[in-house]
Amino acid sequence: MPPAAPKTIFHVDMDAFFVSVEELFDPSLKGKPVVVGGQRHERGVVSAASYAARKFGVHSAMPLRTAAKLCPQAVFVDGHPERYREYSAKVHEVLGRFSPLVEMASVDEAYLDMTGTDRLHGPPLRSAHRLHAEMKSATQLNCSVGIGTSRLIAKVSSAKAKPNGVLWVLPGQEAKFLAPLDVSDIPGVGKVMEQKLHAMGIQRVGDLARLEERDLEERFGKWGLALAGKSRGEDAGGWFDTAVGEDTAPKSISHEHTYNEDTADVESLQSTLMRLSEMVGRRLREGGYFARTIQLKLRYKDFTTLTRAHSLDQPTQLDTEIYEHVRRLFLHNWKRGTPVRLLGVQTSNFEMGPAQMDLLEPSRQQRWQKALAAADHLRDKFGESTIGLATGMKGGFRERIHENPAALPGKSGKKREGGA
DNA sequence: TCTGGGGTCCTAGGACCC
DNA sequence: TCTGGGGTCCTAGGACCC
Repeated sequence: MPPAAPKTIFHVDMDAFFVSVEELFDPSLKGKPVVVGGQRHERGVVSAASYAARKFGVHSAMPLRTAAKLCPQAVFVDGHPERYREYSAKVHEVLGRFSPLVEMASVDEAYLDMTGTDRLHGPPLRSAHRLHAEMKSATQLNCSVGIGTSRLIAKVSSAKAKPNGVLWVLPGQEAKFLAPLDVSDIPGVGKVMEQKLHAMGIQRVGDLARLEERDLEERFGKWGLALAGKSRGEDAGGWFDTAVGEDTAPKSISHEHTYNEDTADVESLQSTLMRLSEMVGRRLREGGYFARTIQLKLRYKDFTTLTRAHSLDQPTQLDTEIYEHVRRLFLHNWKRGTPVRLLGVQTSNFEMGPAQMDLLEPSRQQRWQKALAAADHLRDKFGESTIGLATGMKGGFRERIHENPAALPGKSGKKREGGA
C-alpha cells in the first residue's frame, strides 16, 4: 500500500480568550494589565492574564495573591463562564464554515481537519488567513492558527504563532521544526516530566528524538513510547491519536467547592455535599447519563487530599442517591473536627440506565426522563426549594408519573399508556 | 506565593475468578 | 505444603491540560 497522503490539521487557539471577552463587555480594560479569576485578596488562581499583565510575570494558574504582589496596578475581574460559553459558540460557528470536522478541545481552542479542502478554500495558508479574518469580524476576537500534518504539530505551531499569528509547518519538516524547542513545549510534558528529562541531560526535543525508543519505553512505560513518537511530530498514543471530530462521550461529571475559609462545621459541610450532589445529578439528567461510581473528594487545611469511591450495583442519576453515598463516604473518612478546605463530588462509570429501566418500555423510560427534566425546569423557574430533596425525590416522582402521565411536559401528541 | 474547577489518562495493588 | 498465571474490576493517587 502506498503511504497515506499527509493530513492537514488546523489548531485554532483564541488569544487571551477570557481577557478579550471581558474587554468586549468593558472596553476600558483595553491595554491595561488585567487578571481574570477573582479579586486580589481572594483564595483562588489566575484564569487568564492580559499581555500587559504577563509582562509583570503574571500567568494563569498563579495564586491571585501572588499576582497582586507582582502587579499591584492590575485590574482584577471575576470570571463569567456564561460569557465564555456564548463566545465559544460563536467561535464554533465560524470554524464550521471551514470544515465539517471541527472539534472544540476546550472553550477557547479547536482542531479542524482541513484535509482535502484545497479545492474549496485554497491552500492551507490562504484558508488560515481567511479564517483568521472571519473570526475577527464575526467575534471581534483575535486567534492564532497552527497548521501541520498532525494534531501535535498544529498545537505546537499555534503556540509559536501567538499572538494573533498563523504558522504552517510544511509536511516533512516536522522533526526539524520541533528539534530546537524545549521538551516542555510538547503537550503532556509538565514540570515533573521536564525535570526527569533534564536530569537525563535532555533539554530539547531534538535530544529526545535521538534517544532509542526502547530506552524511553523502559524508563517511562507507555508514556515513553508515546513521547518518542511525539518527538518526531506524530500523534502517538492517547487522545492525540483519535480522529478530529470523533465524538467522545464524557467519562466523568463532577463539581467541587473550595471554602473561602476552612470549616469543620458538620452542618455546612453536609449542605455543601448536598448542593454538589444536586449539581452533579442535574447534569447527569441533562446528558441522560447514569453513573455507577460515586466519589468523594476531601481536602484539608494543609492541602492533603483524599478521594474515596463507591460503586453501585445499579447506576443512578438521582440527587438523593448520590448524596446518600457521598455523605456516607464523608462521615466514614473525615477526621472529625479537622477543618476542611475543599469538598468534591464526582460520578463516573456511566451506563445506559438501571436494570429496571432497561426492562421498561421505551415510552415509560421517556416519561421518567421527562419527569426529572420537568422538575429541573421548575427549579430553574422557581428556585431550588420548589422541589424538595430531603424527603425523597424518587418516590415522589414515581407517584406523579403513575398518577397523571398526561400532565407531564413534552407531550408530542402520541397516545400514552396508563400508569403502573 | 499558598495553591480554582472541570476534565483526561496512567499506574499499581488487591480482590476475585477460572 | 508453601504456594501458577491470566484477566477483569475496583480503588487511590498523581501528572497533566485549559
